[in-house]
Amino acid sequence: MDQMTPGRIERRSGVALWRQIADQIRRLASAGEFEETGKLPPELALAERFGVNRHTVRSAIALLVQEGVLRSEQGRGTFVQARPRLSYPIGTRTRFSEGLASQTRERLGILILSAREPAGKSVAEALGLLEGAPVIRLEARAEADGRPLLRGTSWFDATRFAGIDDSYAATGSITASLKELGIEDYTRQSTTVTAQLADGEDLDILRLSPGAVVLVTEAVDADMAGWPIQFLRTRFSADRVELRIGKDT
Amino acid sequence: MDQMTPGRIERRSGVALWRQIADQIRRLASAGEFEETGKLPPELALAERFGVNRHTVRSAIALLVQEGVLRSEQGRGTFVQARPRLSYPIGTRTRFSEGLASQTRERLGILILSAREPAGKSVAEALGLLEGAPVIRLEARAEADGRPLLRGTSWFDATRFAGIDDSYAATGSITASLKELGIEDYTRQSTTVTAQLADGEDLDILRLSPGAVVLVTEAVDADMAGWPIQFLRTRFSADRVELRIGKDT
DNA sequence: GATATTTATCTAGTTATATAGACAAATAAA
DNA sequence: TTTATTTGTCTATATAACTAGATAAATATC
Repeated sequence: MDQMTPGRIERRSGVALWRQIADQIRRLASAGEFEETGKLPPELALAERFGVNRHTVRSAIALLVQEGVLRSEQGRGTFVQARPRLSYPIGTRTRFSEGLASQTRERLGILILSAREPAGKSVAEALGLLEGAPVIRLEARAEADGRPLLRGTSWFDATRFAGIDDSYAATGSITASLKELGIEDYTRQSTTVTAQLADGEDLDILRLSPGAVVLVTEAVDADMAGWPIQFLRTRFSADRVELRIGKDT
Repeated sequence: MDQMTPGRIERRSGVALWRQIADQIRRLASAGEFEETGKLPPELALAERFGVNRHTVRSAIALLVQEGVLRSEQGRGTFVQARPRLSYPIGTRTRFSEGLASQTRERLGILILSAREPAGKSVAEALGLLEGAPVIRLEARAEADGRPLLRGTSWFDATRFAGIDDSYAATGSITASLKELGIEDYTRQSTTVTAQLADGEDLDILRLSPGAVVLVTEAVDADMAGWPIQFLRTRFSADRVELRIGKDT
């Protein structure tokens, strides 16, 4: 793992020391730092390494135990619960559900909400509609291994794709719903990736704690004639996924 | 901007309220929330909206003023300093320096460090070398508009590309240095994107404050024969950039 | 000029974070 | 069994973060 960043901690930064330490341990664990033994150094050693009191380290560990990242056993030590990052392909042939199926037992397309609304500025631009034109918005959540992985919002031209909300509710698949509406195939036009701190809704829906990071993608899918079909905004729990841009994914 | 997330704040989360509020205001501002007037609501209104004391809002604003995101004027209000996100293209023809040149006056390739070292596991795998084979590591920083934008670390086969460190120090360009070594053209093989909280080195080099988010890309470039040339890991200040994956960038 | 609005600066009191030390309880090692 | 190691729990104290209220200083509005 090249060189491990030494545990440096900033005081009076607005982020509690126990949280900074929790974030570091989470990162170190997912980078394989404790792979050999499978367990963390003892609390006193960690406290010394981070330059804080043992109780502060304990607060950090308590959070990670609650998150399921660690498991503490009195007298034995604190162990890492192995959970590798899922790799999520992004490319011209990406489907909402294809990417991860092979990596985990997942349940996709849990529909949270569907609504018909006037297109906002960014949505209208992406779909090639006039601002205010009717669009259908679908909000869905995907889980992997029983924990929320991402939440996705997609917008469709309500005129062209009337009924896609009902269809999606029934099938749980965008591809299947589009097929019912006569779209045999479609392709990704462009994708934009940003990263932010999780907002309030993210914390709720993805069951994260404040300070967590989300990867945000915005993408446009088009039919084979090049017409935009759907505008898709997906928010991934950054701890759990990586996005892979390959030559032919 | 669709529906604005209401300002929800988590108490005793390990993240100080003023920092949570600062993060939200930063996000709202970059999403164009205050575009009409160009200024924030008065401190008392914000305090009510977030359900905190006015002093807490003031702490948040103080940070953002220091970051250059806001500007306060006594008696007038607090104004948003417009700084749109830079768009960074990722694709098979991406160059380290091509992407942003048109968007800003930037100074690229500030070499921080060059070293010759044995290849670690991930580097060896990416470059198709044996673990422990000699590689050259270059660490560089890029700035835009006088502020650090990203830091990049690249690894090269030290046998094939001996002297690239000196060449890069002189030219400040990977492409130019490779040309000197007989590589006329190269192409991106794959890219992986993740996001994390900034670590200690990020805070230093990118001049961020704790709780900031970084976008991390790992990529492999190959020559026209398909042989890997360089393994590149780049850490972007997530507040300042978006990554764009297009059809032909 | 008078008034309302808004940011700047104080003081004081409360709650959350962090430190320090001691000892109990479970496990591992000698 | 004895000893060392490691996590769990308790008390006490200091520091940072937050709340509450008052007043000053600058700007905008009438």
